[in-house]
Amino acid sequence: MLLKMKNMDQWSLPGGFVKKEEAVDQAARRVLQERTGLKDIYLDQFRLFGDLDRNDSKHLKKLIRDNVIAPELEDWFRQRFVTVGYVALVEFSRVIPSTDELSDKCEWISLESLPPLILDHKKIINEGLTNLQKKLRFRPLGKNLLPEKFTMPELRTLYETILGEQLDRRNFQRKMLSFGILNRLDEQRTGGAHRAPYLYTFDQEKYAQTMDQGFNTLW
Amino acid sequence: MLLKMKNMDQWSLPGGFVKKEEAVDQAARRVLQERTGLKDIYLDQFRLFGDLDRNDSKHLKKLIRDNVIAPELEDWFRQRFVTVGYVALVEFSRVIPSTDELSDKCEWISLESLPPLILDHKKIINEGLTNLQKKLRFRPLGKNLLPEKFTMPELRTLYETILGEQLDRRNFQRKMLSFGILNRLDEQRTGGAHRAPYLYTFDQEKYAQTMDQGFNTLW
DNA sequence: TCAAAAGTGTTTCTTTTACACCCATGC
DNA sequence: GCATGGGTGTAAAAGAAACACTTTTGA
Repeated sequence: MLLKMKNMDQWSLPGGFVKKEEAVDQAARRVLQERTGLKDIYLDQFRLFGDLDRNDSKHLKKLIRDNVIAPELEDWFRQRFVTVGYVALVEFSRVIPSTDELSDKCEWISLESLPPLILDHKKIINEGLTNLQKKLRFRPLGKNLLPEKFTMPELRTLYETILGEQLDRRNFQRKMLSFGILNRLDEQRTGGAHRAPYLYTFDQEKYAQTMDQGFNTLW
Repeated sequence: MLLKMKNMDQWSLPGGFVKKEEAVDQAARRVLQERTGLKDIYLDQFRLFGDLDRNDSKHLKKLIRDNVIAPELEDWFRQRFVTVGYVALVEFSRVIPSTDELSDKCEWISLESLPPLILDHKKIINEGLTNLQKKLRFRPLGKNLLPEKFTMPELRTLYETILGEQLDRRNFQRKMLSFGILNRLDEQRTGGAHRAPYLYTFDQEKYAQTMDQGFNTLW
């Protein structure tokens, strides 16, 4: 999800400020909920970005000139900022992006067609993605991103999207089942073209357990 | 490396503050150098700790009463703090820990016998260790922790220490060699009891390359 | 000369990868 | 009926784990 700043050709990641009396992880969760309306989402901190000059004073001037930001706030916005990067996984079709006072566009954008981004946001995206790909080797994935009942092809497509590569249908299934976090139902997903695939659910207890401990086997 | 705070029975991790005009990663590097005198050390950020109440006001009062901290600084020290955790790997025999104005002891302490620690420092240590163990699967390790020329048993002991488990001597050697980042020299380390092991050096170029890309094979 | 540690290679087991065949569904 | 995708199993390759024997060294 990216925002296009008013009067700028560059986009930015959605973010927010940490309040004085708010845990940082909690702030991330709050911002996520403000943006998406969703709770209980996979959300994972991956890095603090703390280089100097993480501030766009040219853009700030424009915003003040255009009355987007009040002039008396200029000094505050001129301060140095650090960013804590979090990855959240959201089923994008459930969330309709909405703009805020600083932005005139807010959209879901594919990683393959990223527009120009402000500051180091491109780097933040890259590190977040890499981090997620690596963590995929240690923890399960899919809750909140899939319907409660889902098919093996749906789960596989999710992994393929994040890993950015095709996975063998049969080997993927064998591996996923070996983790023991899936329950196969007696139902099938009918209505699609072609043969109806079985439906699965996550075994909630084992899923949570694995989430804590990480897969014993790697990807 | 732990510090024992004056007038307290609890120990703490060495740390410092980030200056206003200093990149966060750079601050970590500075603090490390101040503590150890060493440069070019493996240093890796693993997490920001940003919960509330990461401050010990009881201890602060004591410090002011004992004139360790000037009373006019009390308000400043009462602020909320966040901590960015970094792991550095240091050959401890090369560094003699020294105290500072807030501490009366500074020692290298084994992970197996950790004393009581302030605040969430125990959690920070645990997360740092886990993080390091996981990263070991993606990157090489040993530079700066071993002499320029080192033996396979020395390298293995290093891995065993960090992973907290015994590794098979022969399988370890085969795996390490397969990464192609080691050069075996014609010399051997003589003088020890028992058969003299061969000396190795890291292939600097391949080491750096692997550091960026991660091992293609996992641990 | 003996215990301890290092050098080297092989066998076994497990995991991963590649691949083949049959079944169901919509057009 | 046929193209497409799903269900299942098996053979081959690669990798990890277990293990045996020989060599070297200081005590």
